[in-house]
Amino acid sequence: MNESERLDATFIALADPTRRAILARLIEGEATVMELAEPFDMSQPAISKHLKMLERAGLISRSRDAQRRPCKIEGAALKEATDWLENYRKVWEANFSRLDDLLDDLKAQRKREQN
Amino acid sequence: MNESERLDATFIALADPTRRAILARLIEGEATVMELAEPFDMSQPAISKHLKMLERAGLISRSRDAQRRPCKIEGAALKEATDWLENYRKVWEANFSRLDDLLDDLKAQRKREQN
DNA sequence: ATGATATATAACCGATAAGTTTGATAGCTT
DNA sequence: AAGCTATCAAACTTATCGGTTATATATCAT
Repeated sequence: MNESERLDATFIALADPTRRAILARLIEGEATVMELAEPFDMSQPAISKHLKMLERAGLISRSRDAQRRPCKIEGAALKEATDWLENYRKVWEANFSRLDDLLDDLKAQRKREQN
Repeated sequence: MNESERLDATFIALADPTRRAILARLIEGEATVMELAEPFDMSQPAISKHLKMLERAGLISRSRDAQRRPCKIEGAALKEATDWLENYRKVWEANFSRLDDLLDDLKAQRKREQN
């Protein structure tokens, strides 16, 4: 997977409230599929599918404990998506403040012209 | 739209390379649909659909200039998504460093026991 | 070996996504 | 008014999503 595909997978994974809730739960520590499924009014296979999408995006990883497959959150994919967004937000804000500066300049100029 | 639905729409909008490229272009300033469509090997209606999804997510807005509908990027939705991610990353990092601290403690303790 | 527990896989369904082509609409130009 | 330009909307196709039920697999417990 290249960067673009990873971003695709990550944003798709984040674009569902169930998956975001699962991530929120995993922030507090590892959990098994059963534990993750418990709060939701949804079948176990549905949760397993959600976990698969989170795993594909690299947002979680799974280990093994007897029959259980405990999930834990992984920081790297989260960081990649955050960085991408942060970068855009920064450039956007920079452009905005440039616009603000421009407006300030215009105001100052008009003031000067009045005197 | 509540916060969850807005996040859904925003992440879905970000989960496509064409739409991310459109945003990248719009960071540099307003552009018409034709201008935005130009770099892509894709029909104009396809671009219009992408723009609709970006607009639904509040990531862009459109004004009017004769027949043209110039698009510009909007910061708010970008900020909401960034904040959501940033928050998660921070908690995750905090937990991680807690784990690091714990490991350090254990190491120190073992060392004490050796002496 | 038998049964219970935890999870994954397969097959299916309805809704939505992402593209197409075709045609409509709105505003400019002459 | 006639035609050009920019954009949208509708109808269609194929693929993917998000859920289901039923079934298979792996590990534990007895």
